[in-house]
Amino acid sequence: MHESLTIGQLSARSGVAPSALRYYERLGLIRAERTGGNQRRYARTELRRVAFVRISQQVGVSLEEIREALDSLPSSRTPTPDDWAALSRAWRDRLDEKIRLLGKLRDDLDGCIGCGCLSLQRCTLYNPEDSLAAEGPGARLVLPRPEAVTRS
Amino acid sequence: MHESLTIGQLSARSGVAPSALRYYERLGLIRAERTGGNQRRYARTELRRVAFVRISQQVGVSLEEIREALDSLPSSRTPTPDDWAALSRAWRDRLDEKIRLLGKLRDDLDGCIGCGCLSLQRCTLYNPEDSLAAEGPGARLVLPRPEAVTRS
DNA sequence: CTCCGACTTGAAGCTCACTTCAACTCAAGG
DNA sequence: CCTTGAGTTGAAGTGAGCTTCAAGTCGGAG
Repeated sequence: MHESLTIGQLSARSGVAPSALRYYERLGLIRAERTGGNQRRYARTELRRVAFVRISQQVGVSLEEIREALDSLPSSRTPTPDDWAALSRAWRDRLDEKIRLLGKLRDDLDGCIGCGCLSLQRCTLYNPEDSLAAEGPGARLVLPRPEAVTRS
Repeated sequence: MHESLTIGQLSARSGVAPSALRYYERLGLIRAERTGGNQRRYARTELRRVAFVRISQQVGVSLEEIREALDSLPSSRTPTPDDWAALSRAWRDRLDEKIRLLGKLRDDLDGCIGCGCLSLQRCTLYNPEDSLAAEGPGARLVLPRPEAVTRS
């Protein structure tokens, strides 16, 4: 029981549904051995991979990108703490950038709450860097594509 | 040309595709008058509604929730700056919370980078508030559902 | 050996936020 | 009047990230 984990056990330990774990396997995010009867058995190190996937999702990284990151782990040996730390550091930069952008949005929003504007004329939320001077009166939204929804 | 806007003009001004604007209309996020020939004509105030939608999406609010928020605007009169400010304030709290959570994730990640763990045993990323003591050795992930992907 | 819950598969379904398509009409300049 | 670009519709498609389903198999307790 402490050699390898069934999918149910990995699910319980990771908090990720079995269906999601199978999905992750199809995408190449995790791997499993098989028993004689074709059932999945997970090495305990897979727990760490699942953990990395979930954290990465919180950072806002797609499963495809997570796969690429995981692919950069050494496949010959069991990844060391340093290997994991290297991956985490890359995400940290993205996290910083994300926090920075949200902070800017908040500050801008505060400004708009103060003036009650949302005006599209002067508001920094719509006119970031004053980048759209020409083309007649009235600004254009040049916001980046919106962030997808947070499933709470 | 400055009484009302065609869908193309609203699109150019807002940076939102015409197809998306029609979609928003179906969802009840924005409204349009019609010409004799059945074409949409938008009051200039709709520009502000579109702006609110896009900002709200950045805050991580679903279109359904945005619709509910917009429904709370007075329909009898044109919303005042104060009306808009009230809506924005509600989102501000969500934004604060979101920033706080990402900040915590970053700090936790820093800790894990330091120790190279992602260990599932002691790591605060997996064991928030030390909330899962029982049920044998090994923690369970009790992270909230992951955030969806940011479309860059 | 029996039983039953946990496991297997591929295919289909789901939600969100749109986009694309086909077939058509409208509006404005020349 | 003709042409052309912009607008109209409903239906279907997209992609991410899963879940659900049906029909069947495995494996460990009794």
